[in-house]
Amino acid sequence: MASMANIRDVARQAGVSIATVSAALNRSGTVSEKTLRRILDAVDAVGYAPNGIARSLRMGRSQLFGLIVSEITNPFFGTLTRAIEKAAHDAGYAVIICNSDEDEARELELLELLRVQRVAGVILSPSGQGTAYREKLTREIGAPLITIDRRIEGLDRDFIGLDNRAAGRMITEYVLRLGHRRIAFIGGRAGLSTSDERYQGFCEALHDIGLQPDPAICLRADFRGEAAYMVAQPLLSGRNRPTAIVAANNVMALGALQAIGDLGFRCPQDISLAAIDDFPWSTALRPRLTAIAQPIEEMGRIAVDYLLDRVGEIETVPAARSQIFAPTLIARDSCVALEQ
Amino acid sequence: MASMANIRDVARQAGVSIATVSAALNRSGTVSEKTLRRILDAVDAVGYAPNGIARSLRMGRSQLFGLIVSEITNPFFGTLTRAIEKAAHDAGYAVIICNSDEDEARELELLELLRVQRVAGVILSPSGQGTAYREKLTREIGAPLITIDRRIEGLDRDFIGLDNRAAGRMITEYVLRLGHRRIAFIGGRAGLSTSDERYQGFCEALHDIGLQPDPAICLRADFRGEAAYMVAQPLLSGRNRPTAIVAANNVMALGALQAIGDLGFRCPQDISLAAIDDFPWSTALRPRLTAIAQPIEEMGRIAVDYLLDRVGEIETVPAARSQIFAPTLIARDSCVALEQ
DNA sequence: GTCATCAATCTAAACGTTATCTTTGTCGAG
DNA sequence: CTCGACAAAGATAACGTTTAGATTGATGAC
Repeated sequence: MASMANIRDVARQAGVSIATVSAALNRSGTVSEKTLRRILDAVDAVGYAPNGIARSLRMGRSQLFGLIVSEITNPFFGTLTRAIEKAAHDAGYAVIICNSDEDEARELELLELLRVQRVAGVILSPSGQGTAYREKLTREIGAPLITIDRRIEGLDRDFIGLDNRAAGRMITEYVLRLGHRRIAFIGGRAGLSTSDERYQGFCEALHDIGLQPDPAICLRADFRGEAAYMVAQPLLSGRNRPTAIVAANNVMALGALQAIGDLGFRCPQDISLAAIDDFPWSTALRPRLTAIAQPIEEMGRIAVDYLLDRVGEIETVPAARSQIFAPTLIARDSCVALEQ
Repeated sequence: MASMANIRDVARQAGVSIATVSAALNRSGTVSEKTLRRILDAVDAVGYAPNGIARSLRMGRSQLFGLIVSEITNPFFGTLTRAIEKAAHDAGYAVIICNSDEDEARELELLELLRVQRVAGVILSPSGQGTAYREKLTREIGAPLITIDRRIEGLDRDFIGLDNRAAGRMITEYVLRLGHRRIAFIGGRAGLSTSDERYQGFCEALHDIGLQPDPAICLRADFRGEAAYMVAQPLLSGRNRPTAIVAANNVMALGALQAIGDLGFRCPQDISLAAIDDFPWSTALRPRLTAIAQPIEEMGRIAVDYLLDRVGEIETVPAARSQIFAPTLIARDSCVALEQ
């Protein structure tokens, strides 16, 4: 591959200095109409595209954002990635995608990779927890970092996410209103805000009407559908079976749904099912899934906005902002009133 | 944000020259045990991370790959992205993700963006077609480019994909074996290999037993689920309704499934449904979806392998390779034998 | 005629690496 | 004592930009 034309080639072709070429192409400085045209012609003639690497080096920062999610194939993160990629491109940034695979150590490695690449900013959906982890996140990565979806308690960074407690409460209150009293909860990984807070909301809704959550049917499946499938089977086979299940995310709801079907039960006739986190084709399911929705695209856009704000300012360090979205209940067919 | 420590700071701290630091950290040149240790200590002390931008500029290429897909939220591309990201990271490359949104113009813009970023290579699932488009792809982008999933006829590049004709044939032959004779086809965007070849396979299977595809029930839905939903409704409501539907990808199958349900039909009792392209939670559906699967993870790994091969060699330009995978039929519940 | 003004352009110094030479110092052979 | 060999480390020139500051003419005011 012949090495690509550079600004010097353009300058030579147009018969001007490289400074003039730079000024012309960036519309900085004053360049006469005539030479501008000559330069533009020269660009075409030699097939020039500016070298972003050299520019980044000179300017001190790249035109790249880093995005770390725990699992791209989860529709939530897929949709989020799409929104972030779009907003970033609109602002002239490209996005490096990283999959942490729910692994704290891997996530920290990825952060180091992004640091080496000198990304202009990082959007992180964190997978770790604990003080040591938080310290490492606080350690200067050399670029603004904001968090999304999962909140790290005590981390002083911008955050965009769902009001998870309200979401847990909202879906549970809905199920309770339908008359259910024995409600199972399939939770995510302990220690993550999306898991703990959703469970907290679940408990609060029960408490409000004088009920206690039964630990025997409050389970964990690490946000993975397969785990939910495994965990749902004994839940359904055991005696004193719940009349409804609340799953703490979309893929766990799918796992539970599959377990329900595989064991020969029918949803919602035999058991109701609700999820926190809707997903694109939940209306294609039979029954159509009752779920809590969140404004994922908007979250992605705002994350990029927040980041752009921080990339712009060099010295001032404004306080961490956060935007917490209210959940929306979408009642469909997978939850029905309990026949008395 | 105070600007980050650079190699000069490390050199000063360790009391050596920057050349020695570079040699030490890259294990090139000869560095004594003692100074190596001093340098490593200095790295820790000043919190140094090498500047990948400067390195890229000096070395003439970045440690970045570009990946352009038509729609990240499609589970196929989600899984593919995940596999590519993993393989790339294992080889020391980060991945810039780009969503072309099935838009040829946007895709070409994204290629230009990647060119400016001087990525070391590009993996492209193309959305465009036609001679002009192919010419533009052939125009030097400054880095090796390989194609995946969708093949551009006459483009002399590495390609990894499914044997789409075999896939279309395989799923159709299966449906025919179940006794169906009036089979609808919901296709993707005309002109794309995944669409045209799958349809071709469909037609061939019909021809083989002396049947002609009926144009009235061979429809297009641009690979989008919503479009499939729209297109399936008249198909189901009209008279002389098909007894089976073959959808040319996963999300179109979901759209069709939803239409079937919304119009009060049951699958598979009233109508059978099969898809080319499996998806992660197809077994959670009731009925579980009969589909053609492809080895997506392996495709991603091989794409990265191909790219790494081309990145390595500077001068030699070996002929374009391609790897075409055989489809796998996964018979589940959504297709049943036609009662005579 | 002189001089300040201003537009248009150029010169050259960074940015942080890597890699090619050079330099320095030590040791052993002759 | 001299010299080559070799290990260890340093000086420095790129890589392709941007940008601050210098230079060059042309123009107009006095």
